Amino acid sequence: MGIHERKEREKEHRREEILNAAQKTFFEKGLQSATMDEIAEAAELSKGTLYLYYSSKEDLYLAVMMRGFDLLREMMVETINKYSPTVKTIWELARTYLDFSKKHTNYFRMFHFFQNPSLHRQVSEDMMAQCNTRTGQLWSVFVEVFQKGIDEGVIRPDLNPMECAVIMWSSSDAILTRMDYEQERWKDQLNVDLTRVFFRSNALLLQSMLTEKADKQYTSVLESDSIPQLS
Amino acid sequence: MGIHERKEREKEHRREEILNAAQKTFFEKGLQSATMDEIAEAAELSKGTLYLYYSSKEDLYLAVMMRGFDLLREMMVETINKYSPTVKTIWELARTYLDFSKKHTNYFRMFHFFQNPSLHRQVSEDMMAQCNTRTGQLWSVFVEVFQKGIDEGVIRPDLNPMECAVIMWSSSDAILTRMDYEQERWKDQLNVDLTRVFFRSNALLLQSMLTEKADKQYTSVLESDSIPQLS
DNA sequence: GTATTAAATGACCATAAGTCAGAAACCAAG
DNA sequence: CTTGGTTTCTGACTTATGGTCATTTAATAC
Repeated sequence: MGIHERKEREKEHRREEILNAAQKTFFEKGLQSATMDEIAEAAELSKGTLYLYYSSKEDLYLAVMMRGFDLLREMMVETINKYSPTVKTIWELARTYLDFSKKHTNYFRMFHFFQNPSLHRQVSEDMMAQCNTRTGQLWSVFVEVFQKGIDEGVIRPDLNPMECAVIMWSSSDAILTRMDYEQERWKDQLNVDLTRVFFRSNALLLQSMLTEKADKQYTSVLESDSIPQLS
Repeated sequence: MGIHERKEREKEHRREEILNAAQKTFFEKGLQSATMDEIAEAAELSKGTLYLYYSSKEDLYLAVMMRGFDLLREMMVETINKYSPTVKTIWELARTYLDFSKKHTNYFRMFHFFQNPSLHRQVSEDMMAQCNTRTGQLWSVFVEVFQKGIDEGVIRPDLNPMECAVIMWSSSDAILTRMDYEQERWKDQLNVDLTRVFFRSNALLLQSMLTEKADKQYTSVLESDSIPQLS
């Protein structure tokens, strides 16, 4: 009597197919320009059916975006497993976010929709809760590294790991956003290389976060590792 | 023969009135929820007339937003005239942006619409150009202060003033945005005071930007000036 | 084979940005 | 004044699109 189970699987599969169609459409057109009719056509379903699986266009958008959260978290975990010591890990985590924003720009851009509640008019509470869970997981990964740094005595003990995470993340995110939309403008009109600025910003922040002991040890490494290569 | 001039004045006045009505409506409802019919009603004009003065709803939105740019620039200039030395000025400029985001939250939120091109579907080139002029003015004000700091030998000479400006501005903006939408959540759920994080972030960045000479001189001043008061 | 349940459909509705033919207001000249 | 022309304003209309729901189709159970 596996009929019920098979139906559940099929339902889940249908949900995925809709999500794939939505992703394709949103990636091509963006949230505003993509229409539910287009998504329905891409999914080879009628528009009404979409609403049996997702309660609004914005919910669908967030469902696609959550794939981005998962992907970024996986990349971050991989980075953490790959690098040591901790200061190097933090440095490489920032670079991972840079890589993510370059390789998965469409997901990266979606994140900013989530960040702005004035665009959430039709988002369901359920979807919102799921997104919050996902972002919580992402924060955890990042914060734990700072906690490790403090425990090891390389990050200043008077700093709060959560604060460190917010500071580095916010700074990185803002510069990457500018890079995404205005890289050429800044390069051509002002001769500012935003990629270089990104590393500079993280280097400045990290430098101030290190204990004196760690400062001696790592600052030169980080600077030689990245900044000059970009000049 | 001042008839032509009077008509010009009246036309400009009408433009202002429309802008006032739009501002009121956008502040109350936000870009998405505010409708052109509502704005028309607030302006005591028909919808068609609005389009004689502004070519789209989004153009109107940006026209309102530009008032915010001007206001922020005025506040920044005032801060520059009020404080010295230069390091203190930079510190107070960041605080000015904090004040602005608190007192003029509606304008502050509008800035993020401008930042995201995917929302600019109906923005006219002309309006876009005007906005770019305004942001250029804002950047100039900020960059010049860093240039002054370098000239005076308090900001590291190996840093580019434009880069410094982007770094501080991006970091501040990102944290203020988070504060705007999630202050309570971070306070209640994670016990993180984002206002404190804002000052911390700027202190860390500024500290790394200072020359050794200036570091000795100012770091303690800045920290004692602001951070502990927030604990 | 028939009844019951589940899934899918697409015509339809409501909303709202933007248009435009015509009305109203204004002005200059006779 | 009146007339004719010009400017300004209007609001019904068009178009686009997110979301709904009565109906149809398919699947399952008996």
